Amino acid sequence: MTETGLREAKRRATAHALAEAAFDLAVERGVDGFTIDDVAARAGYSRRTFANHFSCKEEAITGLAVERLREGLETMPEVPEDTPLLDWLMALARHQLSGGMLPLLQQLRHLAVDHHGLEPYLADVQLQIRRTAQDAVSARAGSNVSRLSSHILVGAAYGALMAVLDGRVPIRHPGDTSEGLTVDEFLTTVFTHLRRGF
Amino acid sequence: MTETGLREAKRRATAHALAEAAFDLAVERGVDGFTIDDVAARAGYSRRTFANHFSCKEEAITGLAVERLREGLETMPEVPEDTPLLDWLMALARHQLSGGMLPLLQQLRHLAVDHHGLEPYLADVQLQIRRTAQDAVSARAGSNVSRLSSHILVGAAYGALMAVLDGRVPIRHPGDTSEGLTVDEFLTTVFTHLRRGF
DNA sequence: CACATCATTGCCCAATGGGCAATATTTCCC
DNA sequence: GGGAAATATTGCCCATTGGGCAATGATGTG
Repeated sequence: MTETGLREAKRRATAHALAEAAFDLAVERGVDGFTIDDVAARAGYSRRTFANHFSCKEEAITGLAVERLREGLETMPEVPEDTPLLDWLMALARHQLSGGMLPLLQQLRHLAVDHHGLEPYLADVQLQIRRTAQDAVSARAGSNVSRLSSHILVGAAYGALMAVLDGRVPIRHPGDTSEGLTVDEFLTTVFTHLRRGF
Repeated sequence: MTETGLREAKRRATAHALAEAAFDLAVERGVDGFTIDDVAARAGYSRRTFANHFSCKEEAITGLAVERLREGLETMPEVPEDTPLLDWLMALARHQLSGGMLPLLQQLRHLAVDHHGLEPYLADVQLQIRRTAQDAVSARAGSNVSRLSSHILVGAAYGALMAVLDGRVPIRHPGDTSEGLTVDEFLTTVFTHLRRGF
C-alpha cells in the first residue's frame, strides 16, 4: 500500500520542505505577499519542481495539514478488534488532534480570512479529513452498522470539529488563555452527546 | 441584506451566463478542454469581465451550484414558528434538493474524477452547503439547542448528503433506472435515523 | 553491473490574474 | 428631472503561472 523506499522518502521530504516554506511565507507575508518562485527559492528547489508537487500556492500552503492527516493515519495505534465503533472513532479523533493539527487548521482558517482564494483548498482539506475518517470507519464497521448510519455518525463528529474551526466553540490549547474546553474535554463532550443521541 | 436593484440583477445575470457557459463547456469538452477565453466568448463577455466574477475556470464551473444554493435560501417558504428544529431542517433539505441540486452536484463530482483540480472548488461548494444550513439552523434554534449539539445535528445531516454524493447510497431520480431510494425516501430515512439517535 | 524507473531542472510558450484607465450604466440625493 | 457618485464592462499591458519536452542524475530491480 504505502511506499517505503528511499525514493518515496525523498519525495516526501521535498514536498514537506516546499509546503513548509509556503506555509511560513504565508504566515510572514500573507498569502499574496510572495510568489511560487519565492517558495521554491526558500526551500532550495526550482519553480519547476514546485509544479511537480503542487498545482498552486494555495495547495502548497495547506500541504502541511494534508501531510499530517496522512501521517496520523499511518501512526494510528492498534486497538482491540472488539472495541465499539464509537470508542474507536473517538480514539481516531483524539489521535489526529493530538499532533498539533488543530492549531494548524485554525491558523489556516485565519489566513483564509484575508485571502479568500485559500478557502477552496482549506475546504478540500476538511473534505479529506471527513473522507479519511469515513473510509476508516467504513472499513472497520463491516456489516455491524448500516452504510448510511455510519455516514451520519462520521458527519456528526465532523460537524463538531467544524464548530471548533468556525470559532463557534472555543478550545483552550496547552499554553493558552483559559477560555473554552481543552481538546480532551471537547472530545468527551461530543462523544457523550453522540452516545446519548438527539 | 440582499441587493435587489437593477444593477445587482444584471450582475447576477452576467455571472449566471458565465457560469453556465463554463459548466456546459466542461460537460462537453472536459474541464481542461477549453480556456477562459472560450467561456467568455460563449457567454458574450470579455475575458477581463470573467476575471471580475470568478478567480478561475473551476470556480466558474461550480458557480451554478453556489447560485442555486443562494436562490434556495431566498425562496425557502415560511414555516410555523413552533415547528420542531428537526422538521424544519428536513424541510430545508427537501427544499434545497428539490430544484435539481442533486443531479448538478453529482455531475460536478463526475467531472472532478477526470480533473482533480476541480476537487477543491467542489469541496468549497460542499462547505458552503454545510455552512448555509448551519447558519440557518443556528439562527432559528436560538437557545433551544446548545451551540455544539446544533453543529452535530447539521453535521449528521450533511454526512448523509455526502454519502449520496460519494456514491455510497444510490438515489433514484424521476426518470432514472429503478435503483436506490427516491430523494423523499432518502430524506425520510435519514431524519427518522436522526430522530431515533444512535 | 546493466537496465528500468522516476525526481529534479532548464527551456519555452500559451494561459492566467490583476492593476489601471476609459466608457457606459445605475443609484443616490437634491 | 438633473447632476454627482458608484460601479460594471472592457482593452491594454505585463508579471506570474501551468505544463510539455528533454537532459541529467539518483534509486530500485534482476
